[in-house]
Amino acid sequence: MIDKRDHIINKAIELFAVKGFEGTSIRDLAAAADVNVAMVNYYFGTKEKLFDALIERKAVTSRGSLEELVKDKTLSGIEKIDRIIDIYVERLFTHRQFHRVIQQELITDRRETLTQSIVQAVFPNAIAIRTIIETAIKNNEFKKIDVQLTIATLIGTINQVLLSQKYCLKLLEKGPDYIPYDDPKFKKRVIDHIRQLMRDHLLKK
Amino acid sequence: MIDKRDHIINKAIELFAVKGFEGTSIRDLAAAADVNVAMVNYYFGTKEKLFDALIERKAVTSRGSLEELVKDKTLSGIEKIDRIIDIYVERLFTHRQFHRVIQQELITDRRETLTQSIVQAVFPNAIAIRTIIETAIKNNEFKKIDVQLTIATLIGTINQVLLSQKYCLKLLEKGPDYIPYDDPKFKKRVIDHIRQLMRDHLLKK
DNA sequence: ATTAATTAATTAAACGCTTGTTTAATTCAA
DNA sequence: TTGAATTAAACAAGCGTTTAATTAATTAAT
Repeated sequence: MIDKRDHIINKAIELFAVKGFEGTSIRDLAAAADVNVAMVNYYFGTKEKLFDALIERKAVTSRGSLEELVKDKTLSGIEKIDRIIDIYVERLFTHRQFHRVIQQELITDRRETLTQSIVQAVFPNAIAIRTIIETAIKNNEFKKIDVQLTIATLIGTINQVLLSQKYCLKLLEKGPDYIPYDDPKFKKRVIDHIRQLMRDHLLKK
Repeated sequence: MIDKRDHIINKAIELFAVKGFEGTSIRDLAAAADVNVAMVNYYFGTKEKLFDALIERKAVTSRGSLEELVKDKTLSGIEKIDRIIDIYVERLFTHRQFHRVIQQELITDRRETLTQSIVQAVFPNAIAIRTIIETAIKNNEFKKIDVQLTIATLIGTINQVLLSQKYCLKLLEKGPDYIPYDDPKFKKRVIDHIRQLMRDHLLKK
C-alpha cells in the first residue's frame, strides 16, 4: 500500500459514486478501505474535509491540455472540436466514478463553497470550448449559433449517457449485465455521434 | 388546506429537490409542512414509502400527450420533433423540482426497485421520440443518424441546463440572483437552440 | 549500534447528537 | 361512542466525532 490517504480517497470515490455522500457512512467507508473508523477523522479531520480533499486531489490530475488546443494555429476549428470531444469522452469515461461524485454534488448543491469550487475547477474547460467556437465563427468557418447552449449540449450528452446507467441501458436496449462504459466500441460510438452532431450544427453547409 | 397528504408530498418535493432524499430529515419536512413529526409516518408509514407515494402521485400528472403525436398523420417528422421539444422543455421547466428529485434518484440508484419504476415511467417518452425519428428516416425525411444517442442529446441538453443551476449560471455569465427557469425568454432560447440543433442533425441538406 | 526519547499511527470504546419510527395519551369529528 | 387525527415524548439505532490507551516508527543521544 503506497499512501493510506490516497487509499481512503479512492475507496470514498467508489462508495460516494454509488451511494452518494450522505448515503455513505464513515463506518461503511472504513470497512471498505479496511481501516479503523477513527483513521478517517485522523487523516482528514471531518467527513466534509475528506470530500474537499477528494475533490482537490483528483481535480488536479484531470486538468490541463485543453488550453494548448485553444492556442494551436495548425488545426481548423472543427478539428479542434473533434479533439475536444475525444479528450472529454475519454476523460469522463475513465474517471466516471469521480465524475458522478462531482455531478451529484453540483446537482444537490449541498454546500455553497464546495459547489463553487467545483464550478471553478470544471469551468475552464467550458471557456476553452467557447473560445474555439467563437474564433471559428469570426473566421466564417462556423455558423452563428448559440455558443453557450451548444456547450451545454456537448457536455449534457455525455452526462446523460454517463450519469444514469439504468436509463442508458434501457435506451440502448441492453440487459442489466452490460456495462457500456467499459466497452471501447460504445465509447467510439459516443464520440462519433457527438462529432457528427457538432459538424451538422457548427459547419456551414 | 385541501389534502394533508398532498401538502406533505409537495413540501417533500421542495426539500428533496434542494437537499436530496438522504439530506432531508423527517423533522425538517414536518417543520416545513407545519405538521407533527409523527404525521409523516402516520400517513405514509416510512420515509421510503413517502418517496414511492411522491413518485406515484406526480408521475401520473405529467404523463401522456406524446403518444397522440406519434400517430398524427398531418405533421411532418421535423414538425413533430419541434412539438416534442416544446412539450418537453415546457414540462420539465414547470416541474423542474420534481424532475430534479427523479434525476437524483436515477443517478444515485439508491434502490433497485424504485429506480426501475422511474425508468418505466419516463421511458415511454423516449420510445415515442424514437418512433417518430425512425419513421422519418424511413420516409427519407431524416438522415440515418444514431437514433438512441440523438435522444440522449435531446434530453441531456435539457438536463444539463436544469439540473445544475450553479454551473448553468456560470455558463450563461449571469449573477447568482438570476433564476433562468422563471424567465420565459430563457425557455424560448432553449427551445430555439434544440430545434436548430435537431434540424441541423436530422434534416437532409 | 544500541538504547532512550519522541513522534506518529492505530485501536476499541465511548460520547453526544440526529435519525426514522413507535408509543400512549389526547383531541377531534362523525 | 366509536374511530380517526394529532400530539409530545420516548425509543433504539446509526451517525460523525473524540478520547485515551497502545503499538509502531522515527529521531537523538550514548
